[in-house]
Amino acid sequence: MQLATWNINSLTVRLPQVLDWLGANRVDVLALQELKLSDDKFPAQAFADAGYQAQWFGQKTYNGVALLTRAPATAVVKNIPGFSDDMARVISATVDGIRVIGAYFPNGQEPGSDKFDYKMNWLRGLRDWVKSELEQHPNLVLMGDFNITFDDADVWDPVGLADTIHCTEEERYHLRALVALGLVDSFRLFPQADKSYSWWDYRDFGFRRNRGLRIDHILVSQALKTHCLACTIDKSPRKNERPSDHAPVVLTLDSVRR
DNA sequence: ATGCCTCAGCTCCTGAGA
Repeated sequence: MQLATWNINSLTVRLPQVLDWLGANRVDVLALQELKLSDDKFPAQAFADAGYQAQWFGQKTYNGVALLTRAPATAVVKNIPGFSDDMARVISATVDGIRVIGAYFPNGQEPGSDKFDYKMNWLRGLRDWVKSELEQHPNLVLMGDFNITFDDADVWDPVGLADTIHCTEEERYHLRALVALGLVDSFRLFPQADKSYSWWDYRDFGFRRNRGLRIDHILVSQALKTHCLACTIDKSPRKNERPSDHAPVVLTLDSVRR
């Protein structure tokens, strides 16, 4: 079984690339972030033709998330229950006996800004909810664009970017607190190349120079940890003419007993 | 240097992303 997450920075622009990628990578679940379209514009039929059912939570211009699945997705929940939010950032469902949460974490802009405060509040709301979700669903995956690096190994220039957005101690504290609920960063369960990143700035040839950050993550519950076989970042979509600034992250699991 | 790309939108500039 394979699960993947990909911030595609506009589904309108990237739909052909997503369909190509799904054709080559028949993952069981793909979580998408930054659809940047309203619900009525979601291309459900195109995914159905490709063999994928879709659950989506769109928003005009910004945000928007979806779960594409080969098997039916049940008990679909949008955003964080108990946390009031006017942005479409989270969609969760049960697929093949696994509770899957796909999330687009707030960017936060600048430490100290209103948007940074919103990010911190959102992280607290997420953690309170994920704690109760874990109690109900031992088999749980939380994946998406976290907009937070774990540590300096996730940062191309840890000195120059120290204490800047995605790299602040306050953000990393929240990420560790999330993990402390009983989750594990599946990427680091396996040997990885140095300077492995999931996002590169469009500007200044960021990808060509590998000036990137690892901010897209797949966290798995303790019950799933022993089922993990591999976790990789797939840079192949970067070969497209107009790639997303994020690359998909893919987790391979062996069969999970329900 | 409050920018370098990219995308959306009441579109020919601005806000946001990260």
